[in-house]
Formats: sequence, C-alpha cells, structure tokens
Amino acid sequence: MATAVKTKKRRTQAERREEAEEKLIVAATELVAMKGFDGFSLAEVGDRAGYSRGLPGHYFGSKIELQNRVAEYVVNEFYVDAAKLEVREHGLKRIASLIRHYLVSSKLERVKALTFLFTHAQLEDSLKQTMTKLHNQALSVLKQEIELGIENGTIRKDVDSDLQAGIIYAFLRGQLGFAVLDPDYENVKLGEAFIQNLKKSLSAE
Amino acid sequence: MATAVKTKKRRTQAERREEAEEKLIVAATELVAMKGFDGFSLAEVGDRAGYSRGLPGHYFGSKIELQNRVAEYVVNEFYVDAAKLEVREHGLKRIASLIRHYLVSSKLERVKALTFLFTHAQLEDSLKQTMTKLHNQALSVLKQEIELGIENGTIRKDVDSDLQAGIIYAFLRGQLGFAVLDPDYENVKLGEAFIQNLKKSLSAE
DNA sequence: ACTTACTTGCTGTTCGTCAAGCAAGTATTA
DNA sequence: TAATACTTGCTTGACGAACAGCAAGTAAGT
Repeated sequence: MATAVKTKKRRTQAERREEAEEKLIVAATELVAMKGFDGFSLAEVGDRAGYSRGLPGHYFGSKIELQNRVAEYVVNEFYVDAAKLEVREHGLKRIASLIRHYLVSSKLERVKALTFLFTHAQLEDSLKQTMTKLHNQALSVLKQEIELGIENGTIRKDVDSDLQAGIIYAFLRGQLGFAVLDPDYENVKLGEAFIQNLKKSLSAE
Repeated sequence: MATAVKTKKRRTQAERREEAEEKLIVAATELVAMKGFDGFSLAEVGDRAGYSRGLPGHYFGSKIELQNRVAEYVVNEFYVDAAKLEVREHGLKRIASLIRHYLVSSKLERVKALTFLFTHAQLEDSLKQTMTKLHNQALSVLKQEIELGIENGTIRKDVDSDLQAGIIYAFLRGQLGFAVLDPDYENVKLGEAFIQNLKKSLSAE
C-alpha cells in the first residue's frame, strides 16, 4: 500500500530523456497542426508536454531544429501506418485500397501538420529533404504496384508506371488539402470516382 | 529639360492613395511568396514598396487585414489571367488547354503565395472564405466545360461533371504543390499523361 | 486654409536563447 | 549496503531582438 502510492517507477536516465523528447515532439506536432508551422512558442510546447517552458530549447537547441524533428516524426508515423496494411491483392485492386486508405483513414491531425510542413518545405532546406523522402517513398510504392499489375495482366503493358504514380500521388495530395479545409468534403465519392477513372485508363483488355 | 528631371507628375490624392495601396499589396504578396504567410514584418512591406515602415499598419489597420487583402489580390489575378484565355474549342480539348495553362503558365511567385494562403486558410476564417471562392470558381469552370463536352458529344453522357471537375482540380492543386517545391519537376509530362487518362476515361464512342 | 497622404518616434509585448541552479540517477569505494 | 563523488535531466530567471500598434508630426494636394 505504502509503496503503491508512488506510481512512478525508477527509470534510467536514458528512459527519462527518451520519454521527455517524445512527449515534446508529440506536443509540438499537435501545435503545428493547430496553429501552423510557426504559430506556437517553445514555452507552449514544454507546457503542453507537461514539462517546463525551457526544456524544448534545452534539448533541441533551436526552434527550427524541433520543427525538423516534428517533420521526421510525422513522416515516420506515415511509414509505420502503411506497414500495418495487410496485402491481400496486387495491381489495380491494391492501388484502389491504398487510395482509400490515404483518403479515409489518415488521421486528420497528422494530415494537418503535414500540410504545414509540406508548404514550409519551400523555405527550409532541411524540411524539404525530409518531405522529399516521404514523397519518394509514396511514389515508389505506387510505381511498384503498377508494375505488379502489368505483370499479373490487370494493367496494360504500355502504361508508364512513373507517370501514373505521379498522377495518383498528386491527386491524393490535392484531395487531402481540401479535406483538411473542409472535413465534410466529399472525399470518399471523389476517391471512388478517381479509382473508376484509373480502371478505365489503365486496365488491360 | 528642366522639368524633365522631375519624373513625378502631380497626382490627385485618390491616385496617390490607390497607387500606394497597390504597391503595398504587391510587395506583401512577394514577401508571402518568399518568406511564408507570417514570415515578414509590416515594416518590410513598407520598405519594399518604397514607402515608410509605418504605412502598411496605417492603411490596413492590422497585419491579418493586409494578409487578407493579399489573398483577395492573388485570387483576383487568377481570374484576370483566366479571362485572357481565348476560347477556341469546348469539351475535352478545352479542358486539356486549361490544364496546360494552369501547369505551365502560372507565375511561380503567385503560385507560391497561393500555397501559403491555402494552407493558412485552415486557421483564418476570412482567408478560408476567399480561398473557397477561388476553389468554387475553378470547379464551376471545369464542370461547365465537361457539360459542354457532353452536349457536343465528345464526352460520355454518364459522366458526373461535379466529381470529374473535383478530380481535375485536386490533381492540379497537388501538382502545383510539387512544382513549387521543385521547379524541375516533370510538370508537363505528368500533365500530358493526366490528359491522356482523362481522354480514356471520359471520351465518348 | 484645411484635408488627406505619408513618416517618425515610442511603447508594450512576445519569444528565442542562454546560463545558473536544483533534482534525479549512476558509478565508485569501502 | 551505504556513503560519496559525479553525470545527466530538468527548471527558473534574465536579457535582448523583433515587431505590431499607436500617436503626434511633416509633406503633398485641393
């Protein structure tokens, strides 16, 4: 009983540090989503994470460094998310599932943060690199899937997988930009219509 | 000769005022494109426009008000631009020209400013309204053109003009987002491929 | 003359950064 | 295992720069 009052176990220094950094980054991500890339102070980050106002500066050195960490964090979360997706089929069908997944089950807050990070990548080179990584990752997944479709005969042989991957990705990015502005936007319908278009323009026979 | 030295004519008060406001808004637009939605001071705007550091605050009252004027200005420039486009054909062909026009001849600086304004519309309601205007204008042009295409028989009758307009617009927006990050992006090729896709999925016969 | 366009000086505030200190955890020695 | 020295995590206080907003002034136009 007496010891049960103390809920906190003894943690190693490394654990304390890691936990604090993670909490700070999560708090900063939320603030970016809520107030834009620059619309918050380091003090707010500390407060929101349950630490002092000085900690963010102490750990990350500067605001822009923290913002970079936020970008890496968000991008990583996207990878983690995508890795969870089961793969049942390949080719057109899987592309359709991927599109549905991005449009429907992306966490709104994360997408919001992402729009600010993407836009600001125009100004900060370090951000640009991080965002380009996400970009290339997404493109290569789509491209590969198109090529699998060609192999298994569901997609025409003369389709250029690079270009088509670019088209799909551009559509998704534009669409998420609207969804973030207006949560009632007809995301699903548009996604389905786009998938139908793809079938018409890519499928074999 | 003697009078030729003085380049400035005598202007009416209204002219002075109007010219100054316009110069301030143009300067502010450039700064938004260069440094982001919030990355500049009112003093910079005054300097860049060739006036005093205090003038922007004096005329526009507050920074956010000036930012709203920038949004209106950029949106208007897009209308003006579009109005200049000659209309030679209708239906699919004209949609193709519109896509080419947006991807190729949009002034990069203006598009940059637009991306910041669009993203920030999540946070400022007044901005959101201005941006929604542009959005609806673009959608209705595309929609109308699709309907004309159905009428003149180049587009299938069962095509949903709202959904297809939404798809085209989302693609354009996503694509411009990339173009702004990387000027060497294969904008033209992707645009042409997208147009080909549209032909395959929309055209009659 | 007097009204309107524009400038300059000032003020309060916000915030990033730094530095000094306290607290929690770890290693060493006996 | 316990006391001591040391390291690392975290907080608090202070400073200076940046900047929006205001008010009182000067210049241009009527």
